[in-house]
Amino acid sequence: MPNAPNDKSRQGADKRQLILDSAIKVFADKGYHGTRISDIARQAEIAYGLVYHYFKNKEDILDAIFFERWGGFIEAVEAIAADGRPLPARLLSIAEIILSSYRERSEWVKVLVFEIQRSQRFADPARVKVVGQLFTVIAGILREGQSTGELRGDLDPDLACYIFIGGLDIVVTSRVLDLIPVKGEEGAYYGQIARTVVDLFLNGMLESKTPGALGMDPRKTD
Amino acid sequence: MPNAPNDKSRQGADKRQLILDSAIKVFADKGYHGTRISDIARQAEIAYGLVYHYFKNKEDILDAIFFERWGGFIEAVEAIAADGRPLPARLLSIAEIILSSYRERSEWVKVLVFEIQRSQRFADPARVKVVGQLFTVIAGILREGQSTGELRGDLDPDLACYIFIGGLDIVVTSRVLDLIPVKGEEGAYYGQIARTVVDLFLNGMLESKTPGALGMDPRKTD
Amino acid sequence: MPNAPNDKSRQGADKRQLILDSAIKVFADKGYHGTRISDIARQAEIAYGLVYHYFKNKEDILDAIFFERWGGFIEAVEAIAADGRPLPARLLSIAEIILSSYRERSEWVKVLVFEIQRSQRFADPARVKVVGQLFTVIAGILREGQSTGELRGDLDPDLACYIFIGGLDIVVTSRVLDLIPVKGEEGAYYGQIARTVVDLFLNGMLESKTPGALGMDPRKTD
Amino acid sequence: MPNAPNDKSRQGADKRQLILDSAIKVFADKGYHGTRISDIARQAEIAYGLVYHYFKNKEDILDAIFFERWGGFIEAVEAIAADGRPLPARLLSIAEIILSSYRERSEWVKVLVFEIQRSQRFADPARVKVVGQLFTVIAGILREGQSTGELRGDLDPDLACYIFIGGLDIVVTSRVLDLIPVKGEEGAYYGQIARTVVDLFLNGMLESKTPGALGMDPRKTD
DNA sequence: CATGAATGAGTGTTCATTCAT
DNA sequence: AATGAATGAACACTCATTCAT
Repeated sequence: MPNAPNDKSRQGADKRQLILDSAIKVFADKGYHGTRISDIARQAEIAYGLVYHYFKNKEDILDAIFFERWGGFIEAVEAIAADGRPLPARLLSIAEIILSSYRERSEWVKVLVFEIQRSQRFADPARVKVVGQLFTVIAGILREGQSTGELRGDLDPDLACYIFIGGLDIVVTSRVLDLIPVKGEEGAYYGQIARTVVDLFLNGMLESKTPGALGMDPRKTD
Repeated sequence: MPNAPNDKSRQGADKRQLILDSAIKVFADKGYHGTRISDIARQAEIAYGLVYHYFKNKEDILDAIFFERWGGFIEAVEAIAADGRPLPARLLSIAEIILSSYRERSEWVKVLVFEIQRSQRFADPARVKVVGQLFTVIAGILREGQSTGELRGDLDPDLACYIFIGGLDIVVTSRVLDLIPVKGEEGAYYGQIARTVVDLFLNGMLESKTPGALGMDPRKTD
Repeated sequence: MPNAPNDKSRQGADKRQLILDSAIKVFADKGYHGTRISDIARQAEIAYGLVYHYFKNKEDILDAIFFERWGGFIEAVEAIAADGRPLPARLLSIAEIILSSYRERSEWVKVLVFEIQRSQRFADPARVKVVGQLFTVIAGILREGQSTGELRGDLDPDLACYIFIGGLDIVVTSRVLDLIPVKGEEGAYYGQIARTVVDLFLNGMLESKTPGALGMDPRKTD
Repeated sequence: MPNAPNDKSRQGADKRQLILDSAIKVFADKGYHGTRISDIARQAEIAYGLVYHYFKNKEDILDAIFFERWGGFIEAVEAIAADGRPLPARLLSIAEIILSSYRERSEWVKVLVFEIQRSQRFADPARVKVVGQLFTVIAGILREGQSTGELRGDLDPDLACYIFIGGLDIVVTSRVLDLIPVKGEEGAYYGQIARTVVDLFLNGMLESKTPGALGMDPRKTD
């Protein structure tokens, strides 16, 4: 039965995903350290020890959440970066995808934000490398804009991309923490935020500015 | 010794500070959850149980680090905000103080960044309120700039201040994670980053820009 | 093996009973506060943590000993109270069962006497209610005797039942403390004590009484 | 100043008593094991470490409560035993003094009942001997009654005295536990209980007895 | 006598991980 | 694959006792 999904193997994959989804829910709710394996098993409605058939240990679950889910996200960003549209439109799309991922998968973002990105374990080189892709993609867009003259060339694109992501990041974090109340309809509001961030960022980066407004010389640092 | 500080009362305060400093060191090194009370005691070279004379429990130590050390920082920021200098200079000073506090008290910032700000416990309303002061002060500066016409009035100052802080924040985080290699002398490099952030931010916020470069309407959202 | 008890469920119950029995032994030996969980585990020859699979915490073990073992005892007493024999015979049987339970399950009685009944925790309403059953049953017998005219009606049956139980209780306690040396064969001696208590309770100490009202010979025991 | 109490030494004795009284209060409230030295110090409004000037350790305090306070009690009982009045009157006085001591010094009795008498430590031979005095005195009265023919001679006086004390003891315990509600005025009620116990002890429960042998009216109390 | 800071051994409890079935 | 009983290392917290002042 080549067309029917192999029940057995399918079963296994499903169970694994089930555990992963359950873990995301519980991690988002209680935090990584506050979550017991038994909490995950109960949420997934499976037996205690079965978790250890699919994952080596607790940390392995967090790793899987990170590596397996981040991939899809970064692919989407890379597709946007390469879609040939004008630079502002691409940055806007990236801002929107970052913000909307919170809306659609807020629990995953919570885990990403609190338990992975913002924890010692984020310092793990493998993870740094994976997250670094996001920065690399965006810095690439900026470099491209600088080489075409669309963007001012006197700012370090690596620093600038940090600032772009940082602006979005803190907005997401603040939403997670409920620091920013949603004004109006949620989807529209996130679009508004994305436009604000990109507008602020781009106006700051546009070539037409008179440099030296601050009476200083923020030239590229290398 | 009439000029000596009251030995008894001083003693207690000193020990408490000693424990706090030691805890910051160990928390920064091993993380909150990875730190045992005995680690703190060993670092402070005091007896295990003495920690519990000065702090109710482990979490109480983290609380103390947050509340007692954040105060000094926020006061410095508020002083800058009210010093009457031109807006760009003030933002630059704030950027510098945020960045330099990492340089000078990197362990405290690490704990703040990883263990307090970036953890579930940050969701505690008392803490949110305290951290919110930083946002309030900076948003105040931005509003002031908008009312004098120095800054464009079409962006939400609350969102803008998030972006400003977010840009600095991720730079600090990246330094903590050693994602950004220091280029040149460290002090000078941080000054450079501060100027870059402020320049990018201010150019984006300056009134003289032609709005609508993105073909959208990023007006204030309420 | 269809006739064998369900291995799985049996297994759990057995372990639980094993822990309970071990706890009784160690509590009787070292007292509740002097007993470490590890002592119980060692006595039961099980792993330390397994205790916490079957009991919430240390106090929960004491609770279980009390509630689960008291039940069987009180049922036996209730059966005697309702067996239709003459009142003196029933009181004698109750006295005997109270005394013999010490002989047969002295460790349980020790724990009951020292760690449960005679401790602050005995003040717990749930426990008071359970122990109160013994008083209720005996007071019921006394009321019955008063209504048939067998017993004098001028004494409060509630108080009288306290005195009856109190007399037996202190004898048991004194045996636990080894204050009373056993005179002669142990089983016979307890029978003698039971008869003495019931005789004294029913006939009093005054000389004018006709001895032998119970149809037995409660002579001095040495 | 030979007549003035030595302030210094007086002070010391007072402080010791103060600690003892405070310990009784706290032990009665929280139990021996639940009481911290600091609780006693706080109750006495003295410094923490001062307790250790007057007592070797925590157990020493319990010992002192027992030995120093029991002495006065046993002396009172011995005085009654030897006051030459008729046997029933003496037993009644002893019953009253046992019951009234609860009324007047309920906290001490609580500690005696729960923490000293009813604990493993009561097994200490020194304590057994001291408590044994009470039994010895009462058994002596009973033997005296048997030799004068006032009391039936066929019951073991040692067992009988256990029963007498046991009856009173459980009433006191039940009052401590609030199992017996006070009916009517408290002082009068305890007198009633004392008479009931002594009457029952001397006359028994059987209907055939001539009531009023004690020259009192131990009728049901409600 | 008085103080309370300092000490550190002791122990209840949790929970990730293993394993027999 | 599935189960959940079994294991035991790890650690926060308590508190009796000591000691410097």
